[in-house]
Amino acid sequence: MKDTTSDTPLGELINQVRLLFHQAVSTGNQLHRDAGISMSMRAVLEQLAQYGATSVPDMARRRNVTRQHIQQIVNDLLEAGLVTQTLNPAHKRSHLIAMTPDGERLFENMRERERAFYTSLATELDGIDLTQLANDLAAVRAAIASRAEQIDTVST
Amino acid sequence: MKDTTSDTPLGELINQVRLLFHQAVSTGNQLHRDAGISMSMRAVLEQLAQYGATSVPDMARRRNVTRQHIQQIVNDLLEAGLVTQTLNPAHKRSHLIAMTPDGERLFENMRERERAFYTSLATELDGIDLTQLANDLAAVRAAIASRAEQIDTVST
DNA sequence: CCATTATGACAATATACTTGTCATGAAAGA
DNA sequence: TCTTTCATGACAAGTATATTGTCATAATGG
Repeated sequence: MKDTTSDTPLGELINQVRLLFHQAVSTGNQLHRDAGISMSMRAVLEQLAQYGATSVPDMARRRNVTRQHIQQIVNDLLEAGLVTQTLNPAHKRSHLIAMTPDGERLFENMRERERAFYTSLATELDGIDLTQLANDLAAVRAAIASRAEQIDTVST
Repeated sequence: MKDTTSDTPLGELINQVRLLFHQAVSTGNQLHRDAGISMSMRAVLEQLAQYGATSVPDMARRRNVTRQHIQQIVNDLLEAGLVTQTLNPAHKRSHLIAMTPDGERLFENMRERERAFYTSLATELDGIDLTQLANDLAAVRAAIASRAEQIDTVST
C-alpha cells in the first residue's frame, strides 16, 4: 500500500503531513462531536487552560494565525458560554478571554476522552518517539519558513 | 520559543503537524503562485506524472479523498488546458485524465523550482531523516485511523 | 500633542475538503 | 437474459480552517 504521490523525501514528508493533518482533524471532530466543539475551538480552550486568561491578539500571535481568525472562534465560544470577557489591567479596550466553569468542565471531559483514545493507541505507537517526531517536524517547519521569507517571484 | 499548546506527546505531534501543514501549503502556493496552481492541483498533476493517465475515481481512491473533490480539481485543470480526457479502454463512461504538453511543461517547471528550494534547505535539514519521519507519520496516521473507525458516540 | 500602532467589529474570500442527489451506464449474480 | 446492485459524472451545497481587507476608535510612543 503506497500512500505517496511524491518522489522526493521532502515532498513525501509533506504528503504524509497533509494526510495526518486531515486524519487528526477528522478524528478529533469525531471524538468531540457530541460536545459541539471543533478542533479550532479546542485549540483556543487549550491555550486558555495552559496560559490562563489571554487577549485575542495575544492568542493569535502565539499560534501564528490572524487575530481575526481567533476572534471568530472566541465569538463562538462566548456564544456557547464556554469563555467570558474579563477586564484587562494592561489594556482598557482589549479584554482578556477566560474560561467559564462550564468551559473548564467541558474541556476536562474532552481531555479525558482524548486520554482514553491515546491510551488505546499505545500498542500501535510502540517504537515511535512521538516527541522526537514533533521536534523534527518543528525543525523542518522552521527551515521552510526561513527560506519561504526569501521567495519573491524568484520563478524559473 | 515554545510553539506547543499541548501537554501530551501525541497532542504535541498533531500540533506540529498542523503548523507544518499550513506552512507547506502557504509556501507551496507562494512558490507557484505565478503559475496559478494550487497545491491540490499540483497533487493531481503529480499523480498523473507518476502513474500516467488515470480516471478521476481512481485518483480519489489513491489519495483517499472523495471522487467529487478530485473531479472539481480536474475540472479546473481541464479548463486551464493542463489535462485532457482520453478514452478509457476499460470503461466506456469513465474517461482517463492525461496531462497535455502544456501541463507537462508547467509541472516540470514547478518541479524545478521545488528542487531548487529543497536544495537550499539542505543545511537546515541536515541530521533529519525525512524518509524515516514520513514513515513514522504514516504509522501514526494508520494507528489513529484504525481506532477512529471504532468511535461511535463513545462519549464520557 | 500628534503620528503611529493595536484592537474590535464586520465582511468577503481562499483552500481543501465533505455530503447529498440524481440519472445513467456498467458489472455481477440468479 | 434479466435485474439488482454498484460506479461514474454532473451538479449543488455545506464545513473547517484560515486569510485579506476595511473602518472606527482607543492606546502607545516619540
